[in-house]
Amino acid sequence: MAKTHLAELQLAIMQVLWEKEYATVAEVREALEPERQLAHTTVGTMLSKMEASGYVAHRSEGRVNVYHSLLVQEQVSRSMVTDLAERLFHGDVADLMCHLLDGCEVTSEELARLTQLIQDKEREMRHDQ
Amino acid sequence: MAKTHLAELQLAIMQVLWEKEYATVAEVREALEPERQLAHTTVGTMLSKMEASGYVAHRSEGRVNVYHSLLVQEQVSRSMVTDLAERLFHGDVADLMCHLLDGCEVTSEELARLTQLIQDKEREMRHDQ
DNA sequence: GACTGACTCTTACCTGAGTAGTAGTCGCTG
DNA sequence: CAGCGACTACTACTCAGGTAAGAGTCAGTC
Repeated sequence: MAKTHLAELQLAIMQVLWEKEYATVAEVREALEPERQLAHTTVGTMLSKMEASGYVAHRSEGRVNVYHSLLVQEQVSRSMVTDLAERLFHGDVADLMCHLLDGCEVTSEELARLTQLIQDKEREMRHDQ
Repeated sequence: MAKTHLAELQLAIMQVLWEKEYATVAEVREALEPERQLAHTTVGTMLSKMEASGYVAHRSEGRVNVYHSLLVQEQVSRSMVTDLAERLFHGDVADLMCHLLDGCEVTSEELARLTQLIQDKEREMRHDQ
């Protein structure tokens, strides 16, 4: 139930770490390159701050620091999504979905996939009961 | 397509304004009271800042300022939700929904409602095509 | 062995959000 | 009309996110 409200850049960095599992400052910077041009030190500083917050940790490997995430991607996503649902729709998930369906361009493939999902969920609930 | 990334308190204030349509500082403060105990001036200051950002406007009514929102609730929700979907799931709406379905406790009523929604959406798409 | 390049560490600065104190204004009441 | 209460305007301060320069360190090279 951590208050994992990752900010913009922090989330971007986190995603790199999730993908690569382990990464140096240079690697993170490189991975972020297409989106944002940051100084090497900027990434380093941010990583330090994130370490201070307990989001990541590092081990020294020779002269370089190799960072890795301490947060589980799954949990972060979930907490951010439900947090938003909470704030925007008083936690009404269905309301949130309305918005999504209504606002974004959803392909019919996605709709099919969703239907499938919901059916699974319904079945699962029946079995739990 | 405004970068309406409202922060915590700002969103809370905004919601008061959406609900009441027009409100004074005192009224906003009062509405927020259960959740957060803020000094009168705090709310006033925040409202000023939000006015500077173009989120709200006010008219003077005698000695008091009556504020109202300049943003459409619908748009703000949409932009915040899609923004999150973008950052978390590369804009994959279905992925987001997976998370919602998986992570939160969804009642079977909500599921039914969702199924309905999706069917509507599918029908709508067929007609558009 | 001095130079260069790749790194880290430290420090600093800006901005926006959030929070509130103080001063000043004005209408009302005793 | 002095004082009180309700308001606004102004100012200030803290904290986190974001961004980066500068100093120091060390391995490898000419």
